[in-house]
Amino acid sequence: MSDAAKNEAAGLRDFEHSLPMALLKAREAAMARFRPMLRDHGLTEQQWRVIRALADYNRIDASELARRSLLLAPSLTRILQHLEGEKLVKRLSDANDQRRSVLTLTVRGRKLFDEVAPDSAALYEDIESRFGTGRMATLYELLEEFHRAV
Amino acid sequence: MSDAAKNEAAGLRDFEHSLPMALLKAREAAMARFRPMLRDHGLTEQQWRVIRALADYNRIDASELARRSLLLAPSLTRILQHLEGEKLVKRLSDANDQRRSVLTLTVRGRKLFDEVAPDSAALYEDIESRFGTGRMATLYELLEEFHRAV
DNA sequence: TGAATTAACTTAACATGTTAAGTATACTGC
DNA sequence: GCAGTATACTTAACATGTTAAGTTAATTCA
Repeated sequence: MSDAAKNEAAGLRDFEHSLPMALLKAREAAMARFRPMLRDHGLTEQQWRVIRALADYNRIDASELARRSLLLAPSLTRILQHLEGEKLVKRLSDANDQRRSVLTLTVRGRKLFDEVAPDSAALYEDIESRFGTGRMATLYELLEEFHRAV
Repeated sequence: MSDAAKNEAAGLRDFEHSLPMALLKAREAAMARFRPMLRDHGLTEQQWRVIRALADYNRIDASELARRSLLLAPSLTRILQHLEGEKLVKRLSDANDQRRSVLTLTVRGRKLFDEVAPDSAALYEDIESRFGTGRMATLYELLEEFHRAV
C-alpha cells in the first residue's frame, strides 16, 4: 500500500488535489501565456498590474493602488521605484496629507499601456473562447463567493 | 467620465475583475489562514508543500517532487538545501542514474508532518464548511477543466 | 496642546519566482 | 566508441512575497 493510499485510507486528502493547489495550477496555466507577451514589452506580471490599475484609475494613492493591484506595500514600493526609474510612473504629493504619494502614469506609461492592452485583451479572449464564456463567468462568480466566504 | 468607465465603453475589461486576479484573490483568502499556522510550525507554504508531497510519495526524485509540489526547479533546489539543513529531508543517490537525487523525509521530517497535518486538515475543513462541500467540489472541477482547457 | 496612538509608507532580511546559463551524467546514432 | 544531444539538476541575477521594524505625518483625546 502506497503512502498516498495510506493517507487516503486515514481520511487525509491527497494534497495535490487540494483547492489551494488547484487555484495555483489554474492561475499558472493562464499566466504561462501572459508572461512571455509581457516580457516582450519589458514588463513583469506585477509591473503590468500596477500600470493597468493606474490606467483604470489615475491619480490614486499607494494604498489604493496596492489594494487594486493585489500587491503588498513593500512589493509596491519596490515596483514603483522601478517604474519611476523607467519614467513610466510619476509620483505627486497630496497637499492634504503629506504621508501620501499620489501616482499617475506618465505619457510614456500611458503609451506603453496602449501598446500592451490589445495583446493582453487578445490573449484573454483566446482563453475565454477555449474555456467557454459561460463557464468562465461561472468560475469567476464561484471564486468571488469563495473569497467572500473564507 | 472616469478612466474605468472609458475603458468599459471601449470594450476593455476592468482588470480587477479578470480571472487571473480572481484566482489570485481566492488563493490569497485561503492562504491567509494557512500561513500563520505554518509559521507557528516554522514552515513556509512552499516548504510545507515539499514535506507534504514527500509524505504522500516517499523516495521520489527532484523532478517529480517539483511537479507534485508545483515548484520550479531553482526554487526546489533552494528549499531542499534548507530542509536538508534542518534535517527534515534526506537526499539519497539513485544507483541507476547519477544525475538524480532521490528525496525522503527523515524521522524528524515525518514527525513534523504528523504534527502539522491535523492543523492543516482542520483549517481545510473549516473552509470547506464555510463555503459548502458541494460548491467546493464544483469549484475544484471547474479549476481542473480550466487548467486542461488553457 | 501635547503625549499617545494611528496611518502611510519605507527599509531590512530572508524566502521564493522567473529566466538564462552552467555542469555533470545519460542516451542516441553513426 | 565517440560526437552530439538530451536530461537532471544547480547557480546566478534580478524581481517579488512575507514579516517585522523603522520613519514621518496625521489624529485623538485627556
